[in-house]
Amino acid sequence: MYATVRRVRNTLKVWFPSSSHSHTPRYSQTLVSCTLSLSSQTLESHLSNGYYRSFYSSFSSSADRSFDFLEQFSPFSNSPGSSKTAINSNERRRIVVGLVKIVKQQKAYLLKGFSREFCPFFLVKIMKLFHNREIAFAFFKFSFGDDSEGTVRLCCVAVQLLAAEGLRHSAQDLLSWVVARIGFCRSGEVVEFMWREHHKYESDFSVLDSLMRAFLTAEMVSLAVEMVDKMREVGKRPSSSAVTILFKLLLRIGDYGSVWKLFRDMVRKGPRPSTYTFNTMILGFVRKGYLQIGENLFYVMRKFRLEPDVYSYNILINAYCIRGRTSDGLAWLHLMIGRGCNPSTVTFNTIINAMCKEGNVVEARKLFSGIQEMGLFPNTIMYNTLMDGYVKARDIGQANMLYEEMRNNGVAPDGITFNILVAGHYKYGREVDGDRLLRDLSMSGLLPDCSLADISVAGLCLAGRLDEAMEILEDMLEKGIPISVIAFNSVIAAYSNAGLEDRAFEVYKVMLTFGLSPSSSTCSSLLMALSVKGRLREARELMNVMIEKGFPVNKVAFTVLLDGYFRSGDIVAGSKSVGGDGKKRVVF
DNA sequence: GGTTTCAGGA
Repeated sequence: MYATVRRVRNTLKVWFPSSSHSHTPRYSQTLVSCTLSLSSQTLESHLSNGYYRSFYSSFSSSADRSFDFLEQFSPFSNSPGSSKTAINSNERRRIVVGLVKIVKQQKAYLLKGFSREFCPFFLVKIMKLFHNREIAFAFFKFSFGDDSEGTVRLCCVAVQLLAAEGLRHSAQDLLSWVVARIGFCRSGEVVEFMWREHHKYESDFSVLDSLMRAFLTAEMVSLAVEMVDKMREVGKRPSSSAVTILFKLLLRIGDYGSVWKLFRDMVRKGPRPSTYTFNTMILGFVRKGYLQIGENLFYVMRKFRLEPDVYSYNILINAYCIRGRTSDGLAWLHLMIGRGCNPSTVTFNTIINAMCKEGNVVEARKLFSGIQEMGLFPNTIMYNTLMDGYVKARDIGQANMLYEEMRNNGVAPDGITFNILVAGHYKYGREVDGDRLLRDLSMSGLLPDCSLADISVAGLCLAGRLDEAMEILEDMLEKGIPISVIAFNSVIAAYSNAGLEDRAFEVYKVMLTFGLSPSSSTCSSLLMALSVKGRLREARELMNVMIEKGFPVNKVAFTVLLDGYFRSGDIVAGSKSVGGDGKKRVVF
């Protein structure tokens, strides 16, 4: 029922369900005999097609058996942990490419040493050899085993070694990750260990700053505040940027007492609040609905001899616009121009978007036409915004003209442009125009391949032409062109809605095979279809898989499954699945 | 100086 992958002699073959009855596989890929002399280009192309398994199997069966270590990086032998810590297929690919380079540099002994035990010294050496912070970090995440006290300590040592080598960012990555992984309760261990050992490697400020940033990324706000206190204790000043992040978090959780205390301490003991600090605070208060406080802070800035910048104005203008006070937003726009602060495309688009939402397309168009006087040119987003405004106002003619204008001005349309227009044509216009547009765009070569896949697939689904959509999807897969989760979502949702849950399930499987994480909307639509057909066991299994892999599962998905249980009369199973996993809960 | 905004489609 699902896509099957089989290895036949030296070829990897893939059968898709629609063709399983035939003897001809849909895809086949000849396995390269992968030796170390393999050119990295061949390797890259092979890996980018997603045929990791063939790479690994040939790699380990090649003459040199000592590279079994790489096996461990196969996506098939390793189930991803929680979504926060898992690495994606692209990172995996880059790790492997990096490792092969290391082997070529005759540094394989490092890998061998490291594969036997988790050794901070080897880890740091290998991380350095990647010459890339991102990939080095991905490598660390992947090689990290258990979170026993011993391992955590070894990680702390690695953090200190990295810091001593001047790789502050990598050190920070590791520390933040370890703290997030072991959680709030055990973080004390790390603080204590790092503080006790730090003199050999780094300064008081540096170690406390790293810890503070680690707690900030892990959103352990109280511990971050403790680090600030500790810094004051030993006579150091927290860094301005770290304090800004702390403000952001404190405001988000609504701990205004701590916000003002922190602010007072800054004024008294430094560091002096900057424009960044103020903008963050204004945004924080405004998001919580305290518009007046935000505005007051805006005025206070000048007492600190700081001039509000385009960010400050944009934050306030947006605050007014999303509350339906577009005219106030406009007034602020005039104020900023009067004070010599140049509005940006963001400023204008915020207001144009607000006007479109109100249905005031005429005013939006006026503003849109006027921005050129300010030396600004509309970008893709701005065209899309206005175009969507026209479509929502059911004025397909204007939307089309805007599209022409966009192309004449050399602004590249993207997948969203296409979605807006096709959706518009099918809802309010003529179907033939939608078809024409689809052809037009797919022929033009105007768009990069990846977004082309997106729009074609999504567009065809919208038009209800599922088989054609699936054809394009398969074509893209075959050519190794990356496809976004959105395109998969469209197909899965379309099949599910059409009651073809088997086909939806197939596509879901294919999606997993290619290393994409389904989003909550993917699983909701699929779960919905399965539940409606009464296939509750499969639905429940699907959900378990999602939870286990750390993919987001939303409330809708739970509700749908519960509904299925209750309709089938299985109240017991239904009540068990409410909060049964201890994490998710559905509230009616 | 690693910190701040914001807008568009399923």
